Amino acid sequence: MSRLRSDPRSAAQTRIIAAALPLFAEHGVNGTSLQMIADAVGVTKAAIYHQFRTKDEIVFAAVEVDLAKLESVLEAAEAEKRPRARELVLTEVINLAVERRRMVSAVQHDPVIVRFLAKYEPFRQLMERLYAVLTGGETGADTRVRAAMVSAAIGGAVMHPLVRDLDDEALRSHLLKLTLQLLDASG
Amino acid sequence: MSRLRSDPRSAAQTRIIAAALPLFAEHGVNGTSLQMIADAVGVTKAAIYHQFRTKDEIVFAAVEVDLAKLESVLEAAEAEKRPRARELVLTEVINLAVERRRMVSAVQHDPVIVRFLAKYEPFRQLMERLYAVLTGGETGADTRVRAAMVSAAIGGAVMHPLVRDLDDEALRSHLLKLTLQLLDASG
DNA sequence: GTCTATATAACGATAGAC
DNA sequence: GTCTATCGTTATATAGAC
Repeated sequence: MSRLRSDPRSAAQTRIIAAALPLFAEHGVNGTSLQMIADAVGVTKAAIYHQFRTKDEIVFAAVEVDLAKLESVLEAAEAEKRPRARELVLTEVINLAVERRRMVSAVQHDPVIVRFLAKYEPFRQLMERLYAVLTGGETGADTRVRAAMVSAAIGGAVMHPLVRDLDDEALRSHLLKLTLQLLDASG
Repeated sequence: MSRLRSDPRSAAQTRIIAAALPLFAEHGVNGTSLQMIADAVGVTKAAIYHQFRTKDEIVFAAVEVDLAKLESVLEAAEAEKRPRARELVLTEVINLAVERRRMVSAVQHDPVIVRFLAKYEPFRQLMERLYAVLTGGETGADTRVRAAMVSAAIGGAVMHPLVRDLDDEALRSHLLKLTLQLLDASG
């Protein structure tokens, strides 16, 4: 099984990634120039290029940080028995999504990032594993639509205007209850 | 109440919009150059600028086409009684989303379009009306999370990899059943 | 309505000094 | 590790002929 990078980035690289992700979320990857990232970090473009050879590498590194967390969650869940695994993944994925409310949408929907997710094999495998846990291995149309809805609803709901005033704890508990209900209720 | 444009665009403008929207959906607005739009239409950039003064005007016109359909749906629904209104909106919004599978995601998530939705008053009002019908006027946290999930789930599920092989009719019926269930089930 | 040609600005990326 | 300066390319947008 292919795994994501586990050795940590340098402090300089980590600062760049931390500055870039919120910009990607607000303006999109294509709407975020290296000048904007450099300004946010407080250095010049050349200093950024000393840490990353291309803009794509910054995008890749930023996505990798969040997907590494997802990988940890999946590993923990896959060690559990069937019904418990799904509940564990749901709980932790919701925690992740709520905690990073502003960022999830970019990772899930930005065209540049979507391309990365589709082309780079370790990312693809990670998504496959997530879907496998969500569907519980079932392949029927009903089950797949439920899983697709849950997957979209979590990422989309956390930054929805309708829930902007909810604190993290309230959002977390409502989301968990409703996603479980959506997955389990008999149709 | 502010309304969207009702007079039709010229044939030339309509062709440009039809060519632009799929490009916006695949590459994002910022990832779609006027050269790409011109190539898709089969003319030069200058010909495009003869129809629209700026790129923003093309984006605006493209979004307006889809939101005008949403407005029609909302008008029909608002003329109905309470419980029926929500079911009607859900049915028609799902039809719209499934029918334009590839396009919805851009309209819902592209940063440039999101800015338009937030800044231009008639668009904002339209979204408010949609949310009002989905929540049925209730303002509790549970109701708002449900509505946010439904709103995100419909747009996100229609182009989810898990349901790529489902035909429109199957996707439609599953989505309708499950969204109604998500909104109505007692928690 | 469409073309060729071009102005102007910003982009990603590199060279070389400190 | 950060800077100034710059290269080559592409972006939005315009001018003016047909």
